[in-house]
Amino acid sequence: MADPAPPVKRYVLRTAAPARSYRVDYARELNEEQREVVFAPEGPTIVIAGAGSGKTRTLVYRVSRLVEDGTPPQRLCLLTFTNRAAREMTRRVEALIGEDVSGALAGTFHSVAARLLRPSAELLGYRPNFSILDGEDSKELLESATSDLNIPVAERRFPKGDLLRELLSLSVNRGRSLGEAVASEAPHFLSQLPAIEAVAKRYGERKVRANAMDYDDLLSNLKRLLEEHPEVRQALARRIAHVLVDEYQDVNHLQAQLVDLLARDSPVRNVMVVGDDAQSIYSFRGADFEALLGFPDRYPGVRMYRLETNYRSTPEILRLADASIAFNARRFEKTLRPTRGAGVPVAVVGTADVPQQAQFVAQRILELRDEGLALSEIAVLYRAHYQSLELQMELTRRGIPFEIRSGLRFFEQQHVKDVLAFLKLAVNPKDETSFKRAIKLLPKVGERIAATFWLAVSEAADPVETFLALDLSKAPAGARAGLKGFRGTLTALRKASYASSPAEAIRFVVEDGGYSEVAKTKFPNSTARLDDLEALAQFALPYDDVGKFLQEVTLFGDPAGEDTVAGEKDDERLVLSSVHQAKGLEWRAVFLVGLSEDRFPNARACRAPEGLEEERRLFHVAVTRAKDELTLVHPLAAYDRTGILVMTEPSRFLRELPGDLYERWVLEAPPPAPSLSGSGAPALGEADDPTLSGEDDEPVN
DNA sequence: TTAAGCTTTCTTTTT
DNA sequence: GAAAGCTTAA
Repeated sequence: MADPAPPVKRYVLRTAAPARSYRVDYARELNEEQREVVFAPEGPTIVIAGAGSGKTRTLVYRVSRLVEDGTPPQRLCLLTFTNRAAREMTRRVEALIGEDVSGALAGTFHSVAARLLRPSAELLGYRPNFSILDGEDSKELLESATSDLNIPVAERRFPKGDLLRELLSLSVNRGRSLGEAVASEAPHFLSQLPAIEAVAKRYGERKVRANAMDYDDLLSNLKRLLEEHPEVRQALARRIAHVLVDEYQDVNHLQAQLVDLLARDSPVRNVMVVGDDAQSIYSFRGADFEALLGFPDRYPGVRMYRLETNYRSTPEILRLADASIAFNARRFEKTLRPTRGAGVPVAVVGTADVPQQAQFVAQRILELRDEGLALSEIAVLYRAHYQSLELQMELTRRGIPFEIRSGLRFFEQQHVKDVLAFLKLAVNPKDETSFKRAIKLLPKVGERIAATFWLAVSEAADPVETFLALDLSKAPAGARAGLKGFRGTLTALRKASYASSPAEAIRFVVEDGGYSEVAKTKFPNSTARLDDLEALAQFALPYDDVGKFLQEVTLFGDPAGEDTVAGEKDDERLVLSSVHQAKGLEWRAVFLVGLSEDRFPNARACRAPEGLEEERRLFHVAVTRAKDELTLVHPLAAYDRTGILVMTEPSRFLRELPGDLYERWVLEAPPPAPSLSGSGAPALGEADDPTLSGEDDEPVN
């Protein structure tokens, strides 16, 4: 009788997990919410990050942690919406762990796409030196495609280049047909859809012929490359261990598809997307936060995290921000939890009209400065650029230095584009748009002659070379001298010495190429513009390759923002900015001006489906930029487009707020005694006897 | 066909 | 403040 064998339990001895030691003290430098994201395990992950919750910080630490845990930087793909954001993040990671991460595939969707497309361009019918068309280039090419097809634009109204570009762009980015885009954005042109489609087709052909891609092509061609060439996609999948996407709420359908494609061949699908649905403000460019809301469905097993602790603003500001966004139906529920102590109330100020608004803001800014707040800690935000005009005048009058972050960007100005057209043509001789732009600068040469010349040379492998050899005797007499000079300039620019020095090439075009003469006749402020061009040359100085310089210029935007001419870091300047451009930034004191119904929310934007909700998100973005003080200003009268002074109602974003969320300021006229004392300005306060603009004061509520 | 001069218009615009 | 659109002149 044998004893029954005792049950066996297997027990595995494990080597003590070595306490992982990191160079960065993650536990100390992050809060609980952030730490969880930073240490989130492999697999698809979504992070909903409220305003001011340390979203960038969390991403930076996540990247650091991945690198510290052994992921080589070149195996990371970090997609952002601005190059500035990408640069900022890589810089901060490097500062944190003291390691070079420049090998990472980091940048905007467009710049990463351009980088990936160049080596494989031949697979798509392009040459690796393809040009990149900016919005204006596309517009011109579309207009020329329209006239190509002899569409009788005069008989029946036909969409202009700008609208065509917008429609095309929306259809590409939303993954919809052109017909759907026309139906939703410009239904009155629906009857001409066949012609519009023909123009689109022609435009597409012309781009390939010109060896040029517009912004949308960068994305859609990358999509094609990844879909049609699995070997390319798989090689990329092997290379990329983690994809991280910032501002995912502003991603469009096409961009979301690209992210999905990058993850497709990876078994673990290490995709982390970070965003805030309440800050989605780019639907007019095709952004759709459906990508964010629907992410969990596309990635089963996704982990979701939320960052709701706000480090930026006072509780007063956050309460107002939360109350406002709660009026939106379509959103993720979330509440911003303040960490800061009580501050001053949010101020709501009605001014008699727009000039008084400017006067009030300028005066308050001077007071804040006297209280010790640096001008660089103050910003004035507005819905539309033109709303800043009066303020600009008032600030200039009072000698308050400011910097404008809206309106035309440096590289989009005519004179800059004119000169760059020469360089583009030297790099890519098939670039039709640049050829026409450059040749039209000559006296007596307009659209007609430019088109004739291009037609004569465009079939050639090197149209510029053919153009240089063309017999000019048949050209109109008046244009002949100019054409000769033009050919001289082009010949010179094709020399290797200029190909390796964009700065010299720019100076050559301006000085020897005669552009300074052109500028003098073309622009009333030619001196300033020529100074700009010298600044452009300075900016180009570090580059030793014209092609590379051009790509960065078209894709990287504004040099005035940062790393331009060193030493002019003048931080004693107030910032004026559109709300869109203020996203991601913060100031101690923020003035939000022009809060009248129909201006903000913008009447036109409200006509779009969900337009009002997007406007409210824009309002949310604006108010959450403020750290300490928020002032909301609404003029009670403004000039309408016919130049008549009309009464304007306060914005519904103000009227819908409960009255206990802000303090109402009423402006008083200056005391009659005229004195020259420094503070000889109207007193401000909660006077219960408004003496200004008697007919105003509809209660905000 | 080009150019000059006037009027009109301006939502936002990471690429 | 700047660019686009329109009309008229050359």
